[in-house]
Amino acid sequence: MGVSKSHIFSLQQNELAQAAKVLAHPARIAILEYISKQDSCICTDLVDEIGLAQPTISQHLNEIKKIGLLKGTFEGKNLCYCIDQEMWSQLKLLFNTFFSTITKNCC
Amino acid sequence: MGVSKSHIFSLQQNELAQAAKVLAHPARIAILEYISKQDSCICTDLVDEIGLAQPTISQHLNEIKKIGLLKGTFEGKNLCYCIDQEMWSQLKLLFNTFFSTITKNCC
DNA sequence: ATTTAATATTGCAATATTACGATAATAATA
DNA sequence: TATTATTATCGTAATATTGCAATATTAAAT
Repeated sequence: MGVSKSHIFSLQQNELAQAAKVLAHPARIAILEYISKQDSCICTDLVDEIGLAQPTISQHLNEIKKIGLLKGTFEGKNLCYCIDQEMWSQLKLLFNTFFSTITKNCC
Repeated sequence: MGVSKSHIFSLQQNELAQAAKVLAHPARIAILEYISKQDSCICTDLVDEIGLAQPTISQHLNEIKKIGLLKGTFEGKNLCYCIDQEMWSQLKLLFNTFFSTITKNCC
């Protein structure tokens, strides 16, 4: 089949997996790091900086936008993409909680 | 084409993306949580617990193993999969560092 | 209103991922 | 050694992801 059976998992498990998926590509990591460094950016900067074609960067940006990690103006010239701090903190907490729940050992 | 151009990214960016990829499926989140709860496990428990076919669980376990997140005995009856605490801490730090580097705002 | 610069969308090809049935391999037990 | 229980591998199908060329859209500037 090839479809993830998300319905058999909890909301929390799906949310964390979905967030991880956004981070599961080095281009998107690089994009987030670059936006962070610049405080804001336009897409062409990213194309020059990262070395992927403009449509590809646009697609990656869209993946990041879809989970609400970017805010700002998204149309026309002189875009201002910024990281949504609230969502960022939420994700940080989500991952941190997950990493903290697993603490025991057996072997 | 469809191949990730990992060579244009830094080692750190690729490592984080690779780690995120392992967490980018709810079944693997569920597996890690379950192993954590049990301290140890055998694959059949996971098949019953999670509701995916045994070969599918085996594949997911293999993805987790590949980045060194599991240790223990992996052959024969009465397996003992455990989370590698050292690697776990390393990943926790990796994600935490990433989430901490991005702190500024613009809009 | 045209031009220009920047981003988005479409369409397509290549590869990766997810899932499972069938089967093989492994190791303990009878 | 044959059986049994458990996990791994193979083969295959369906879907998802990655990437880019071509094109469309958008909004500012001329």
